Amino acid sequence: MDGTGLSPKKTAVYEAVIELFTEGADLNNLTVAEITAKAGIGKGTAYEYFSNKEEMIAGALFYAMKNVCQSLCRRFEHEKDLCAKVDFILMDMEEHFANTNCFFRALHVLMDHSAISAKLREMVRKKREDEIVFMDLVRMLVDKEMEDVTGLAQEDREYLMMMILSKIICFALYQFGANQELHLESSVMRALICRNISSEIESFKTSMIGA
Amino acid sequence: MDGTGLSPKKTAVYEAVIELFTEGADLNNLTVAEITAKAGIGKGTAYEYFSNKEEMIAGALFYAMKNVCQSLCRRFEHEKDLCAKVDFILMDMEEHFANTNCFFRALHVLMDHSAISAKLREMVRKKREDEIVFMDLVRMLVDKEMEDVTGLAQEDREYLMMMILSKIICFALYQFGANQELHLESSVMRALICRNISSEIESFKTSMIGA
Amino acid sequence: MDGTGLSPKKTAVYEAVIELFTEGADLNNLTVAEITAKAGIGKGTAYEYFSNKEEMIAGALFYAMKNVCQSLCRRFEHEKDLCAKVDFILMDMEEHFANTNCFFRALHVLMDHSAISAKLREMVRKKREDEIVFMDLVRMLVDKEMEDVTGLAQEDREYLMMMILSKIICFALYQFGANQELHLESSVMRALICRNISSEIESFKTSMIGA
Amino acid sequence: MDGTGLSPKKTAVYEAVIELFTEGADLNNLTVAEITAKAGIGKGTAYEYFSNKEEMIAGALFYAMKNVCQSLCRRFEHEKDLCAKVDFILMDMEEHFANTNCFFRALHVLMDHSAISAKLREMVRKKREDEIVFMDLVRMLVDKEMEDVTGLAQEDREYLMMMILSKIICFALYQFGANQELHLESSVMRALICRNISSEIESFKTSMIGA
DNA sequence: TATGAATGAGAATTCATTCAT
DNA sequence: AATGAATGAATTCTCATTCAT
Repeated sequence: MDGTGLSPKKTAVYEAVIELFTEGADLNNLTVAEITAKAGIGKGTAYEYFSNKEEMIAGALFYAMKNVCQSLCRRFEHEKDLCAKVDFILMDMEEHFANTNCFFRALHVLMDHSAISAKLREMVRKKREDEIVFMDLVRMLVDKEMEDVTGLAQEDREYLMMMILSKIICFALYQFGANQELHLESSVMRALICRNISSEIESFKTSMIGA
Repeated sequence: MDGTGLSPKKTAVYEAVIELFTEGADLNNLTVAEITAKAGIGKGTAYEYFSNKEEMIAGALFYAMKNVCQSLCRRFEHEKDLCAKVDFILMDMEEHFANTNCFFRALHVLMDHSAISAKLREMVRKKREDEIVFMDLVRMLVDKEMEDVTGLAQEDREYLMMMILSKIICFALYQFGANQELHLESSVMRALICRNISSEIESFKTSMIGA
Repeated sequence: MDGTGLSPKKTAVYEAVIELFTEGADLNNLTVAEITAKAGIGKGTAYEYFSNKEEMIAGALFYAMKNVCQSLCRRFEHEKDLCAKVDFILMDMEEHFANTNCFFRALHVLMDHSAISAKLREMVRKKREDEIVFMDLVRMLVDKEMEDVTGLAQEDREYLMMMILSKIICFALYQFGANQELHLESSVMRALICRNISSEIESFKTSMIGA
Repeated sequence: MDGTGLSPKKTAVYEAVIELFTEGADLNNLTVAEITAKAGIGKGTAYEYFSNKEEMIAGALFYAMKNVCQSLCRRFEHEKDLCAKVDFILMDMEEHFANTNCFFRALHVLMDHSAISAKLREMVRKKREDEIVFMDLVRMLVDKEMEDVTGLAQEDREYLMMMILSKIICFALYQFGANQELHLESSVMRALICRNISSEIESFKTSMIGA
């Protein structure tokens, strides 16, 4: 999955960026010098593969998000239902801070007004069909869960996606400790979220049958 | 509420920053020159009131967030229940893009690793009791809704706060068009979110009685 | 001697500058804000009495040098000979670090290429007859010592002045610890310098008689 | 002696600084822009070789002082005695105003309270054994002259160093015309100084035999 | 292809001086 | 007369990008 045709230099740059921001660097203040030093290549070399700094960083975010999502996608396939799958995602986020980080940074950057942001949005827009980003993951979750429900409106599908997305953001927010005022334990939080999704889905299905 | 003893120059800087990012500027690439030009004061003057650029920007975010929250807080008081209040908040966000912007930017910055972020977090930590920031607003919503529920654990309270927060973020995400893949109409989205919150609160209350 | 017609504001500025550089401030990096704050007056006020910063600092140096020299001049009058007088000066420098400081700083600045330097040199050039600066002190020492030597050429007089001056600079250098490589004790140093001056004067007188 | 492993850019900066202050610039008001313009390199380039302005200027002073001292040291070796050597130094100072300038500026800066001063002092403290600065030159003069005098106390050695240093300062003072009141001719001055040092040494040696 | 030395545009910050009160 | 808020020119330093090797 690394050998997707990426030149080793490009991968080195991507991994350097990811390492740097996993170490806590601020994406908006990353320098090309830092990146290439970490990547172990010359500054000029980076410019052979990227046309500017934004491309390096946005590319790295895209690369990371893709990798995390693809890996998750493969690994949660055997989980029995949506609830278990979400729990799997949350546990993964809990175990691999770097993953939360990547996922979250990407989301974060997606709504910046920075040059990096514009680039990343463009990359998501132009991505190949088989490149899975976060929203694809969530869509797959919903589609799988609802595969035998007939007559699911596009509207409903999107509502469910949003619902799940909001839960995951909720957990990420919690993990980031951005709100240090909260005292919930991680496992409790996870349980609450999963229980909640279940009941939501249940009530949704019931309401559909009723309709 | 603007006359909180703020010097006019300070306010001018704050408002310049807010205007700039409402216009779509990237907070991390704002220059002091831009800010003071917009504020109509000399570059040096800004440094009479702030000790560095970060203080100007973080201060502006804090000021805006405080203002938006205080105003919201006062205005949704008469709304009958939590659901109506959230709807009120979402409508406000819909009508005043600047509000979404401010609120969202602040949240966004809160989880950066930038210098501005650190400063803003510090400001939130050190704020006066009567300065309402976003989490206070959400806490008030929950406390009001749950005031006649006895035996609400701190844990549960926090969970509910997180739940509501995540929905609002969802709406903001949607507004920002970060998920251009979604086609829901704004009013539908709002309705869905409110319905969802209601049902969660309901099921929460039920589960408490059962317990 | 302070009531030489100096306005109290002017004196306040002078004394503030002297205090500041006695505390170790770098003359070339003194700011008007610092000076007026120390002087206890408004920044604008300083500009009522001085036309620019250089005038304040050069003025302060001139004022200090004049005061130290006048005081020394009065006090060493009763010392029996040149040697005793020089010893008196050196002891004064040893006891009052501020004096060494002032005297030295002034000399130091005299050979700068800074704006302050130009101003101070101008002040020395234009000074009133009764204002004693360092070279006057030294000249008086030489003239007194040589008063009963007939036929002392201007040339010789100047040589002697230079000779004495260089010894005093040597002592100041030593005091400043600029030559931390030297381990002589202060009193020893003083004695050596005086002995040295005596012998020079002696040999000078002898050579004159011989001539 | 320029090929001491110094990169050409570094040397260019050093030489630019020296040229600038030989032309009369004030060391404390030299700007990086001026220096790099004179050196014929880009502003940014200077920062590839120095970490700040102080390092450039202090480095230049140290470089100049070292070069002047090393060259003098080599050239006066064949002079027969201390007196001739000092005369050689003085003549060199007379002929090459730049040399006097460098030497004097360095001494001058050594007793500043500026950042440059601190840096230069540090450089002198940390210098390699084979880097000769001014005090080393003077020490060598004394040691050579006194090599066959047994029982020379450290105290005496230092006294002699001070004595010689004071004469040289005397000549520099004279040269700088800081005291434009002096009318002595240069050659006369030099003669006086040398004669004086001779007699001083003579009387010193005599006193030692007597002791 | 890979490099990193060189660059200069651009940003933050300081501070002498002015001037309205 | 005294003030200090306001200013912007000037300065240091950074860093994306280029290009000769």
